Amino acid sequence: MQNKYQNTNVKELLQKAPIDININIKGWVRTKRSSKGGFSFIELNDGSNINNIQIIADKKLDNYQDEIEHLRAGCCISVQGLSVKSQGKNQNIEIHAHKIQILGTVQDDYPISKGRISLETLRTMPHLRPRTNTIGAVMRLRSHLSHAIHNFFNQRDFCYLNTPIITASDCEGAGEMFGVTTNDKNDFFKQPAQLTVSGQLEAEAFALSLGKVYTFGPTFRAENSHTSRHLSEFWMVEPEVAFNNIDDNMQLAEDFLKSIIKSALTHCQDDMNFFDMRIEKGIINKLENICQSDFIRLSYTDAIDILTKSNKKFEYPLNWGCDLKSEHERYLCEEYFNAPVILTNYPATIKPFYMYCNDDGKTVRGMDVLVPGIGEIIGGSERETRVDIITKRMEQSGIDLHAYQWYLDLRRHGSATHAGFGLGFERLVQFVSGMSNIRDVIPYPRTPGHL
RNA sequence: UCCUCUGUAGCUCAGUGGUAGAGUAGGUGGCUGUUAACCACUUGGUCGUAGGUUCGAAUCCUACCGGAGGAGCCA
Repeated sequence: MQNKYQNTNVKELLQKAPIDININIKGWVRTKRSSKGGFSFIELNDGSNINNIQIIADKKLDNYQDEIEHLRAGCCISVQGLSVKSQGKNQNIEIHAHKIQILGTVQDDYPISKGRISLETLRTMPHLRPRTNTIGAVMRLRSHLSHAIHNFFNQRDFCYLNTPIITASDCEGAGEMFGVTTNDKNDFFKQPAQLTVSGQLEAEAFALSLGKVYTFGPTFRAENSHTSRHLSEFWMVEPEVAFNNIDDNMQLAEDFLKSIIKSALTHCQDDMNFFDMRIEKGIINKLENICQSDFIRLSYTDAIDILTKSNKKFEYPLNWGCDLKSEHERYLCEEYFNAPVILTNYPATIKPFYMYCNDDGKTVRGMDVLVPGIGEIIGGSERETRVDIITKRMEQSGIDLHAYQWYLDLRRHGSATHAGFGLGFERLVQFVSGMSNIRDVIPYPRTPGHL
C-alpha cells in the first residue's frame, strides 16, 4: 500500500493532513522559491480551495536543473511524493516530492505573475483570470450560492421551473430587449421574438397550478447602462407562490436571503476569510449581523416622510408620487437604518401593471429589498388578481391585450392570490463577496459594446 | 445617453516643457527550511492613436479610441 500513490486534491490534503502517505497531486504553480544549491519550495494550487500545498523539490530529482528550476507561476505539474509534517510555520503539512512531471509550461507572454494585477486588467483576459485567488474564490462562492438557492427551495417543496429564454412577450415593457432572428432575417418564429427579460409571467402560470415554483436562469437586458451593478446578460432567481400575499412574500424574501448568506458563511469559510481580508474588511461580521437582525419594513409613504424630515440635501427633489432615486435608497439603507430595508406600497403610477392595487386606489403591493452597498437586490410584489383592474392597468400602460390573453386567462379561470419576487444573482454574489464590480462575479461578463 | 477621472515597461505606478524612471515579474549568478524569501547583475517602452503649438512635448491644445467611477434605468 505504501508504494502506491493515492490521488488527492489540495483541499482534501489540507483538511485531513495525512502524514507519511504517498500521494499524487496535480495543479498549477503559484510561486516557487528555489536555489541551484539546495532545493525548491513550490506552492501548488489546484482550484479545490483557495489555499496552496507546499511541495519540496530536492536538487537530486532527475529533472531538477532542466525543468524544475524553470518552473514559474502558471505552470501545470503532477507531483508524486510523501506527505510529511511541515517544519515551516505557515502550514501543517507539505509534500516531499519523489517525482515531478511537467504537464504544461507557460510561454514568456503569460500575463499572470505572482505580483498584483488589477481586476480591471484581469477583465481583458477572462479565460485566464480564474487562475487568480480573487476570481477563483468568487467562482467557488458563486457555485455554492447557486447550490444553496436550489437547496432552499427544494427543502420547501418548490418546483424548479425552466421558463423560456426566447419569448414573444415584452414583460411590463421593462427595458430594451434583444431581438432573436436568423442570419438571413427570415422571420423564423413567424413573429418578432426576443430574449427574455424575466420569467415572471410564465412562472405565474405555473404557480397557479403547481403552487410553489421558482426559476433560476439567464436573463437579458439591452439597456445601455454602464455601471458596476449592471450586465446585459445576468442570472435571475424568481420564486412565485400561490396563496402568498405581500407579507408572506416579504417573509420569504427575508428568510431566503438569510438562509443563503448563512450557508455561504458556513460552507465557504476559507474564501469568505479571503474576502474579509482582501476585498471588504469586516464583511463576515456584516453578513452575520444581517442574519441575526430583522429586516426593516417600511412603506413608501413613511420612507418619503423620513427622507423629507432628514436634513440631508438630495440632488433630486422629493414629493409623494416620485420614484425613489439611488441617493434616497442609499440614505435609508446605509445611513438611517444601516440594515436591509424592505420598501412596500409604492404609488401605482411608478410601478408595473401586474402589482396588486390597494384599497386606497393609489398604491400597489410592490416591494423592493435594499441592502447596504448594492441597493436594490430584490424586487417583487403581490400580483393583481382581479381581471377588470388588471385589464384597465394594462390598457393604461399601453400594453397589447391581444398578446396577453393567456395571462388574463390566469385571472379568469381559478384565480388566486399569489406573489413573487426576482433576485439578481450576480448582485447577491457581489453582496456576499464584497466585490465592487459586477463584471468580476460572473465568468464571462456581457456589457454594452463588449462580449 | 449625460457628467467626472484615466491611458507611461508583462504587471503596479512615479515623472507638469529640456537625454524615459522605480518596484515587481522574466533572465543570469549566489545563498538559504523558504513562505510577499533574500543578495548582486540584467533584458524590457513609437509614453493609447492622429493632428497642432514650440527651438524642443510623456508633459500644453484639439479630435478620436480604450478603461474606470457616478447618474439615469433596473435586478
